[in-house]
Amino acid sequence: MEEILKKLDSEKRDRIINSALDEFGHNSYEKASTNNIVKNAGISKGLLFHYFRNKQELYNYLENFVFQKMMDVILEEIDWNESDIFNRIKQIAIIKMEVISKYPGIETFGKVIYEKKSINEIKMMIEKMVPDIYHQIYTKNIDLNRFRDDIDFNKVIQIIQWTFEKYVEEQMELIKKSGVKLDFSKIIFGMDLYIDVMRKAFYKGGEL
Amino acid sequence: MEEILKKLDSEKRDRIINSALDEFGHNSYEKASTNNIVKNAGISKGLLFHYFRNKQELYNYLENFVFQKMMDVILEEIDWNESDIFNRIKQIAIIKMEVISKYPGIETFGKVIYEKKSINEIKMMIEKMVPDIYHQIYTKNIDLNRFRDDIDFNKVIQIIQWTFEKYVEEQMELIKKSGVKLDFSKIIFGMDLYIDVMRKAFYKGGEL
DNA sequence: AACACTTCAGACCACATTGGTCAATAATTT
DNA sequence: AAATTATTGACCAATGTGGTCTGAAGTGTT
Repeated sequence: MEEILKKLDSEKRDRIINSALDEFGHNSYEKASTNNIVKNAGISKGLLFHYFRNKQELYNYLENFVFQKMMDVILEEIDWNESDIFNRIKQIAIIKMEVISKYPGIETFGKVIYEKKSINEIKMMIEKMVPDIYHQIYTKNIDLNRFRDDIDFNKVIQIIQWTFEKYVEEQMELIKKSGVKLDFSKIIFGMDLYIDVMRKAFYKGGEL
Repeated sequence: MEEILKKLDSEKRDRIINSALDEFGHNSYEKASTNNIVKNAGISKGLLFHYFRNKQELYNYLENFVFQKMMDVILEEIDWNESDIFNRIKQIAIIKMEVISKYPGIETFGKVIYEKKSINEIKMMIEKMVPDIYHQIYTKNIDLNRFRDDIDFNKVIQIIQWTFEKYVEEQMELIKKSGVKLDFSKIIFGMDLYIDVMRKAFYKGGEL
């Protein structure tokens, strides 16, 4: 499977992946239709089953794809020298948005996986690919002293993380609905406004 | 439709609603199966189509149900005398959790609706039921002076809102997966820890 | 232009599932 | 015991299912 897939024209492969992500993201495995997948991908039935032995194999491939892709891109683009945690998390948020804009179905499908698998299963899958990634993201070269020390550090991190996630979710939803082309600089500008607020609130000396 | 539905035994009606919410929440309209719905609701095919003329009518009913139910319960249980915004939002979060625990499919189905409808459509549906509700939730009898005035109020509200939403999402997910019975007091305790952090960060004088 | 080889199409299949109906039964009320 | 209401599930034509297979179209080499 693997070898033959590599040879597939990448533009066409992405069309298949996107179509399949979308179908599996919006239907349970049994109800997801390979007919729909080929129709939306603009390919023939025969081609799909030429590259994937059967429906299950396609699904397995996608499941692996969403993690692998995210991890690859993050590791490739992240700047480990960044010492400010807001910029670190911001970087990751932007990287994720880039991936989502290339593979729009990846979010919905990701949630479907997340619903089915246990939290540990997912953590293990990711940790297997990149050991210790979670810890590193929040700590490697990060200057933790900037945080006020009268409030629970872990909770703060969580709030920051959630804020970024929700903000990105909202922006992507907006784009998907309005059909307006994604404008990164605009989104990043909005992100910075939230960062300002959080810096003032969570960093030492932010209180004037 | 309406009249005949009222007479339906409420326990059985909830079984149908929950089963249907689940099926429509996990499959596109076309793929959602009435056969599955009756099977999981533990009723016969005939009965479903006795109470709902057809699939579309059942779907429309659900769509209305999710908004109506949430609004009814919130308006019924909310304490408008509360002046602290954290407690206000906390109240709503708890109320939502109660509804979700009674109708577990309501969240997933809600997201499906949210994906399909425009933001304005949704706001209008809710505002039609309870005019000005959004504004009231965040302002009615709320003492806004407690907030630091060096940071953008609207952004802070948004962060608080998002934090509660994510926290609840996470907790409900945890319960759904682990199968452990929902323990409100425990969850509320956890919520209070986040409130502590946010109070210190966003209120005046919180910085010591 | 002839060959070999890979990429792709889509008609085809046996079978499962679809939304919805309806006559018969069970439960409840009068 | 009669009348009314609530509920069942076998049944239907129609559509959709995952997957196969034959052969056409494309590509590169000689």
